[in-house]
Amino acid sequence: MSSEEMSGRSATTAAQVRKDLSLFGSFGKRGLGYDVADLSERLKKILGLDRRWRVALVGAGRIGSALVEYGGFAERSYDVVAIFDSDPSKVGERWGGLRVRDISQFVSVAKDQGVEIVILAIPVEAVPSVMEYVEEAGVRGILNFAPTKLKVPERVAVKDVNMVMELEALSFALSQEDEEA
Amino acid sequence: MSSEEMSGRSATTAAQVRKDLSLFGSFGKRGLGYDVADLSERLKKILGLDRRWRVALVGAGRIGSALVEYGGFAERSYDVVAIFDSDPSKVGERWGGLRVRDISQFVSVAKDQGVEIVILAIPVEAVPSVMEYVEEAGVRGILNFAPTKLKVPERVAVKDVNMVMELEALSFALSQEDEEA
DNA sequence: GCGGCTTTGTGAAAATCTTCACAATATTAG
DNA sequence: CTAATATTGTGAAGATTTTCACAAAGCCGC
Repeated sequence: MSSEEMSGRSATTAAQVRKDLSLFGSFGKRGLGYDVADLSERLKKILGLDRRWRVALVGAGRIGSALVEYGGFAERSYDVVAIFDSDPSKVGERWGGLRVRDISQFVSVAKDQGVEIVILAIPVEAVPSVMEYVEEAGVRGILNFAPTKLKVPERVAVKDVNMVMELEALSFALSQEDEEA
Repeated sequence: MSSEEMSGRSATTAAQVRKDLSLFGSFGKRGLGYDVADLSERLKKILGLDRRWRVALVGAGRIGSALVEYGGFAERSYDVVAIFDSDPSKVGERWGGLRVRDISQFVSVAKDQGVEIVILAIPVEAVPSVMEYVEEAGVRGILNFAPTKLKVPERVAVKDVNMVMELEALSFALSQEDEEA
C-alpha cells in the first residue's frame, strides 16, 4: 500500500504519512509502497501494542459503565482487571466478570494485580483524594475523563479525554456557517 | 479571574488563554482580569451553546448505548431526539424515552424532527450506506466514532472521535519510558 | 540491461502555533 | 491626584508542524 492510499483512508496527506513514519525508521520500498503486514507489526511494537496492559477503572458511574460496555479496549491490548468506586451502593456490584471494589482498597489491589494504567472516570471533586491512591500505587499512565488538569509526578503519563468538547467543536463549526449565511 | 488563574486550572498557559480569547474579541479588563459570568456567556454564544441542538444517534450498539447512558450531552446543549439501527432485533427497543427505529426511516424522521447533528456509532462496513441517508436528510454535523474518514459534502462538519487512540498514545508513552530505563 | 513508471525518504520552504515581553489601561490606597 | 500594582491585548520572535518537491530506489516489460 502506498502512502497515497493510506492518506486516502485516513484524514491526512501522503506527505504526512511518509514524514511521520520516517521519524521511526524506514518502512517502505521505493516504487512499491509499504507492506501492510510488516508495517502493522512494526508499528504495534513501536506503539507498545505488542503486549497487554493491565488497566483499572476508577469510577463505576455512567462514563465508567459506558467504557466497560463499549468493550473496544479488550479487543486491543488492554485488560480491565479491577473496578473501583467510593459509593457504598455500587461497591459489590458485578460488572462483567469483575466485582466493584471500594476505592480504599485501590493501593493494595492495584499493586497485587500489577495495574499499570488507570482509567479515571470520576467527578472533578473526587479527583484529589483518588489521585493520592493512584500515586501511591505507582501507576504509570492515566486516561483522564474528568475535566480537570491532573497534578502528577513526572513519571506518570496522562491523556485527557473530553467527549463533550468534540461536540462543542461541532456546534461551533455549525454556528459559524449560520453567521456566514 | 485572571488569565493566569485560568491557565492554572486547565492544561495551558496564561499567554495562550489571552491569545485564544483575543481571536474572538476583547473580553477582559486590564489590571483586573475577566468577569467569569460575562466571559462564560459570551463564549457560549460564540460556541453556539446558547441554543439547543437536535441530535440523532445512529447505531444502537455498545458505543451508542454508552453515549446515551453517559448522559453528559443533555446537560450541555444537545437533545437526542431519535435513535436508529439496521439490526431488526434492536429496532423497537426502548432506550430512555425513545424507540429504536429502522435506519430506512432516517430521512423522513430526521427531516421531521429537524435533526441537525448525527452521532455515528456504527461499524466501518455500515458507513457508506448510512451516509447516503445522512446526506439526503441534510444533516449539518457528524460526530463520528467509526474509525474511517467520512466522505461528506463541504457543508457538513465532521468531528472524529477515537478513544482507543488515546489509550494507544498512553501505551506509546509508557513504552518509551521502558526503553529509556 | 535499459527506459519508463512508481513511490519512498527527506531536506528546504511555507504555514501555523506558542511563547515572550511590554505598552496600554484599570484599580486601589493615601 | 499620584504612585504603586495588576493584568490585558498584541506585535514580534521563536518553535513546531505541514507541505513541497525531487533525487534515490525499485519494479516491469521488452
